[in-house]
Amino acid sequence: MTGVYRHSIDAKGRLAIPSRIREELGEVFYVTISQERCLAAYSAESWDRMMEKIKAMPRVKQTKMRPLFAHAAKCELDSQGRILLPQALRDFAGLTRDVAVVGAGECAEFWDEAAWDAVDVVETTPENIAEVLQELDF
Amino acid sequence: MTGVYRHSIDAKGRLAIPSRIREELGEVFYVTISQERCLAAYSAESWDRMMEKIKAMPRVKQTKMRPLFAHAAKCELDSQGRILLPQALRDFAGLTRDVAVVGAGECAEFWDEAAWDAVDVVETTPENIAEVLQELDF
DNA sequence: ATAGATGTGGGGAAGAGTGGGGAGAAATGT
DNA sequence: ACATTTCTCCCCACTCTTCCCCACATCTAT
Repeated sequence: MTGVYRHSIDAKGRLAIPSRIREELGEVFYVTISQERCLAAYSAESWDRMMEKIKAMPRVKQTKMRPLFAHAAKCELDSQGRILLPQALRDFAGLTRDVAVVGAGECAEFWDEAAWDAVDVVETTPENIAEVLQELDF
Repeated sequence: MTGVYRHSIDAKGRLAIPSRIREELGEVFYVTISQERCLAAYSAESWDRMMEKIKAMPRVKQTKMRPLFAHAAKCELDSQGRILLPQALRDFAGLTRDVAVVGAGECAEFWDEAAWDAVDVVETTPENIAEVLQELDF
């Protein structure tokens, strides 16, 4: 999943998913919290793989995974290609109106637009890109 | 099973099961005590799998599993999608009125709302989430 | 310019959560 | 055994949320 798409949440709490992202996420997908102040959306297949991995863990570790599930939502696209984002998730990521939907490889991230711009400016410097490419060694 | 749903037990001791959770638990499911101060609800299929696992154990271990059964209740949804939670179970988890129904992957957990908030604040910190995601390595 | 796809907004029907009345079953006391 | 109380569960009613549908603006590609 690639690209940055600037969309807005309407008065009913609905967020339109960019069609390019929609193609990869599918009709039903999962949105959960991320380690940063944003949300992460995983396709159903991707989510199921995650589940399998967790089921294979010992009980104690499974319990530790709870926040991931507790703060996740199974989202289904409405007929206009939008999802209804639960209030709790919107609050977590500080999403009010303007949202940046960011392709992040395996998942898509939902950022508050201003927060995304701040992150983007910092991490998209020539030096950083150079470092990334070097690390990749491709 | 995902998400947190805040519901309340009415004067008759009935608890409405969130529809998203209902879809996964089915019409009839099992509620038992958990290792924490909360209850855990398993779908019939999930419960049966647990049973199979226990049957395969040596007799002595089976006996150790007794508390799990002794404090379990087979719950059926009424026509409004609610269950009647036995008093003993409510007491165990300290459920009075406000309940948080928490999706925890394989099962759903029933917490006293205040107790859940306390747990949630502690385990949903950036450091903790980062640790979880790292452990998951996804 | 025109057609098709995409993003945004709002009306209205359907569903979900809550509360209460009341019939029937189960437990209790006489 | 009978009457009384308690418990369980069905139905109905109300509110609020969710979701389906239609309309319109914008953009892209032909």
